[in-house]
Amino acid sequence: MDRRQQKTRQAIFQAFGSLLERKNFGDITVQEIIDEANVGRSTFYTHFETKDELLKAMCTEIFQHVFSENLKQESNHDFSHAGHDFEKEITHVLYHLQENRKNLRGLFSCESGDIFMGYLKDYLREMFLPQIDGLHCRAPADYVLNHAVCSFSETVKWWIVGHEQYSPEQVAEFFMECVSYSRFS
Amino acid sequence: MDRRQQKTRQAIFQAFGSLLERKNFGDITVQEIIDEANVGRSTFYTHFETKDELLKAMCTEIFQHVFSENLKQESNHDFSHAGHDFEKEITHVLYHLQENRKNLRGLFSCESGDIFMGYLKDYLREMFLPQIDGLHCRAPADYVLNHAVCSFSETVKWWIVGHEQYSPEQVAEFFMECVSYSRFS
DNA sequence: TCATTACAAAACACTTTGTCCAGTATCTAT
DNA sequence: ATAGATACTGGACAAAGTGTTTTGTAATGA
Repeated sequence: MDRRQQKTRQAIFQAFGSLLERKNFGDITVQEIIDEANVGRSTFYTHFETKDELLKAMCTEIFQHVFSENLKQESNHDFSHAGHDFEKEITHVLYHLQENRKNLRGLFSCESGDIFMGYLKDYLREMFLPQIDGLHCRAPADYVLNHAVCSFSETVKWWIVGHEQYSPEQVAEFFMECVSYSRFS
Repeated sequence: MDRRQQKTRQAIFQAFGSLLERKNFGDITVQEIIDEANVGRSTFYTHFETKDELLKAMCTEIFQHVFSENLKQESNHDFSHAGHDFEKEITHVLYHLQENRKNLRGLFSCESGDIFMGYLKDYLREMFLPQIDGLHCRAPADYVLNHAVCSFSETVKWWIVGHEQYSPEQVAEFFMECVSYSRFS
């Protein structure tokens, strides 16, 4: 890949991330992004079709970094005996997320949070599915999975945006204490 | 209040609600709203400062209807012995939400969901606070309250958008089964 | 070094926004 | 019923943003 492309792409990502810390996604204009990144208007549009595509690309890049190592590792684990390994797995994800917290804060707050959370949930769904599948309870599996995914993603948001004094281990413990399906058998 | 104002306000609300069923909040233009509502451009701006204010006003109106009766009733209850009354309270709210499901579907899906969820959470926070306050657990009350509010609001979303085959009682049961703080003592 | 590719800068038509005004219809109070 | 206040219409308006296109320049890789 051309070095020029890499440099431009990085500049746009960084400018966008910086802007996200200051203002809402919806209030950010393409003009502001290219001013901040110091690239031409047409250059932006050769890289990204729209502003939403830029956000999407940024989310993908972050999550690939956070979950790539993690998901590989997961496939080697056996979660059928539940409980403790699940907490470890969660802690592991929290550590990875913490590394990216600078960008995450911007992505969580404001409108973009919706889109960002959507992506986070997609990854979490994949991660939680095998864990939830074995449970038997009265609520439909569909619901329990959604509940787990939403509870955890909101936990991450709560942690990243304003409660970073807690360690990943503590947050994982808080989460496990509040959900009962971790002890369904 | 002038009947003309009421009529216009209602027309705009209805047009907006109708549009929300078809497309994202961000993709709806003021032009489309006033075309659908059949009111003049300047009329719109005398009623609502921006498109966001319209959404806000609509949310407020719906929630006042859903929670007004409910919150009054709550203050007469004693929740200190927990558990069952809480489930009843939740069921009650679900019934009220179900009545507004036509509008809610539009408000939940799409970008506006963020804003809408924000308002829903504000009301839920108020409702859950006395319930959560008496619990003692290792997680900070701050976290548990947030967890309850987010879990429940996401449950409502899951229900309204695509799982309306379940009754309010069933949904309340699903929720109570998945959260453990309902049994903290 | 030479063809290729990425970029800058500026101009472009187009859409949306929010404001403003003159004229018309509709309310409320007397 | 009438008068005065108030709400609406319709149109025009500047301002801002979008996405495309073009022409020329600079960097890249073979």
